[in-house]
Amino acid sequence: MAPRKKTPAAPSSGTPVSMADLARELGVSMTTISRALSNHYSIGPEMKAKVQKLAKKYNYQPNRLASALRKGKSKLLGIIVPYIEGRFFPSVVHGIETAATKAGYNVIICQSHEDAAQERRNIEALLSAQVAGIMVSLSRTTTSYRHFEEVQNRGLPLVFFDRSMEGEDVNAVVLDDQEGALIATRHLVAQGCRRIAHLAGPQHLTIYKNRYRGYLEGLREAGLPVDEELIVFTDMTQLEGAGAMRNWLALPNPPDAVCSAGDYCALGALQEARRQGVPVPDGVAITGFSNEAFTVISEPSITTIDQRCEEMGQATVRLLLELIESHGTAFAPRQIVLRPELLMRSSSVREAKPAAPAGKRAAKTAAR
Amino acid sequence: MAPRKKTPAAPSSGTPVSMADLARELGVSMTTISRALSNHYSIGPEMKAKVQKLAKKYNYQPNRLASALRKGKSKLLGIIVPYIEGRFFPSVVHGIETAATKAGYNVIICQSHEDAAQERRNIEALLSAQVAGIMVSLSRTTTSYRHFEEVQNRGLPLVFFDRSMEGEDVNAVVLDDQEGALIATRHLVAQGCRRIAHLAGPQHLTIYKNRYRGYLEGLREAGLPVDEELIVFTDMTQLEGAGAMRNWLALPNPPDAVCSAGDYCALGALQEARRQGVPVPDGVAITGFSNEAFTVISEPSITTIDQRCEEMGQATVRLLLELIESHGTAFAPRQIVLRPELLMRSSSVREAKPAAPAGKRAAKTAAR
DNA sequence: TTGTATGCGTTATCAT
DNA sequence: ATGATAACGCATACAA
Repeated sequence: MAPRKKTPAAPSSGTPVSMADLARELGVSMTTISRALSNHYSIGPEMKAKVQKLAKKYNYQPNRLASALRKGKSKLLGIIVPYIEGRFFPSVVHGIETAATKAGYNVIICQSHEDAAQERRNIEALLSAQVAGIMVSLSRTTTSYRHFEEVQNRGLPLVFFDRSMEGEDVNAVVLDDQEGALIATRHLVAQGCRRIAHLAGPQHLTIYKNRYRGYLEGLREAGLPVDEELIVFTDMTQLEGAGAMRNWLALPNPPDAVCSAGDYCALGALQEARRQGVPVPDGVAITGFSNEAFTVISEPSITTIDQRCEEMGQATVRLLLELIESHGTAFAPRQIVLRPELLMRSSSVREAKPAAPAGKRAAKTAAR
Repeated sequence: MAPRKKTPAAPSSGTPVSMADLARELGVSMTTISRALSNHYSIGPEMKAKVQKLAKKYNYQPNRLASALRKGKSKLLGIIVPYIEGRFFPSVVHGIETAATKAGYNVIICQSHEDAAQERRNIEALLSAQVAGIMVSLSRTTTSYRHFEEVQNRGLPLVFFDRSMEGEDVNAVVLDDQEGALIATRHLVAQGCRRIAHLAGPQHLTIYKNRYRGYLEGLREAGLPVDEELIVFTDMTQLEGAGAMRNWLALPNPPDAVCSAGDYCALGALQEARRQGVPVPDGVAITGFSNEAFTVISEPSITTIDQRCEEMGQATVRLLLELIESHGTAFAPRQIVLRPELLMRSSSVREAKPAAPAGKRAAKTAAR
């Protein structure tokens, strides 16, 4: 008659297949199934084959929730970024996602929207989701770090990237921003520029502070004087870049180069220079910072500093996985510093360069 | 002597606090804790207060894995996108993430890297993670849809966005691409253009097919002839845009406008026109599609079609949550179509327009 | 209003 | 080489 109960769950049954189903079907215990699927040595090859075949037939998907609950460890990683727009964070996240997937992890992304309170809620959500580790790029408004201590106390691996807590007792992957501004400044010096201005960012953010330092170091290295007039602090907007350039061009002795701590600001400066009929780079050379997409599109294209977004993401995952896998055997926190890369483009490369100022570079050691 | 066992777990104990811990501490049952925390009506207000206070004190975070396992439903949503770079997908994901967070869900992001096999693995990973629903934008190379049927069979809510399966039996949120190209073409007509070229994309992709249709509809509407010479099929790269423009400008009767199905391609065309000394928009007017970031930065800025990225993300989540919450009571699949928006910028807006071709628009009904 | 007991799907321990 | 059983943390049917 009508078959009842014996009918195996059809692949289209609606309810996911569990190990118990497979065990019943094969007339073995769940233990055997579990071991066969995780390739345990104690299971015979023919049994393994049978189990795997059946699993494929029913399209068995392990319930990772149950697995994680039992093992106390999930295959999820948490990411908190200030926002996910523009070029930088999507690229880093891309790098993270790629590396994480390769290692068998999935990734939960949260945005803090530059809000410390939201960041705190993100942490709680990730703790609740039982992630195996957390990667954070700090929100601008974060001043208390208690929510991160809670993470540490739980023994949950935590790695900062790009925007990190100060100090040596955290794991972090950051760009050497100072080096970035330094090589940009050096490049401008090599182009023969002698009055190099700086568009600086908000100094309470480490990255901008470091870029400012790199600029100063570059001047010192070349034996150039620091002129307060040529340093403007901005919020790194295109508009402010244009405004600063306008003022500079009105000076009796305007700059012959601008080293900007950000691309948008550099773009504004560039556009203003052209509006005023000052040629770029021959009248004023310009460098940006971040390698935003538009820097190859603007005319002229803008020399800038690449922040190694993909590498940053990958390095962050590598460090996090090390922490996860070395469970318990805590090792000393590490800071990984990535070398920025100078992308020379039209906005700063001059055809005719003056003779290299011999001896200037040699003065570096003495100057420090 | 030394206190043993009675010592409450310090907030920095290392192991997360569970309901059992709270129950022990208060001398009540886990049931009471569970109910108090989920605000069950049967628990007295003073008890609730006590429990909540203790939970706060110990920084209790519910284990969502356990909860989801027990309830059979998690608070996770899965997203699969082809990639997470450029402007479009990050923006949509941003919209999704915002809406999902507001509704108390977290989001797992997977990239298919335009690879159907990877997309299939993504689906499996999300099934394994017991997500409550899945949002997909199809990879270019996806031709079989069996992995999605598996999702449907499990009764798991599934919503496509932007790149959807054909047909009416799927839930999807898409942009009206045809309308987008149509309003772009209309705009060019209104600027007095009469020989309007089209940079078309790969026609096996619905979005490009629809944009092509919109362009044709626009011509028909204005009573303009279709000239095969003025239609070029490309992969939408900047380079191809430049190449197409070069060929067009070499024609005895070159176009006076270009309606491109993508911004990069439009940019290439624009740059080539300027290289050849043809003024934009007065020599040739140009429109793009996608509102890429660089369209406001190029000179002149590029008229383009905004794809309502944020709205698309939000609409996708809304639809998905409806499906999730109407658990079981399946309703008919819905397609939500978003209206694109024309962003008029310098590359197409002419100072002096010829007299509007009276009657042309009225001919629309007759022409179809 | 509160408590007891059970199970979600998996894995680890201990036995055979 | 395989099986029985307990436990992970939570939610709920049922009892009191």
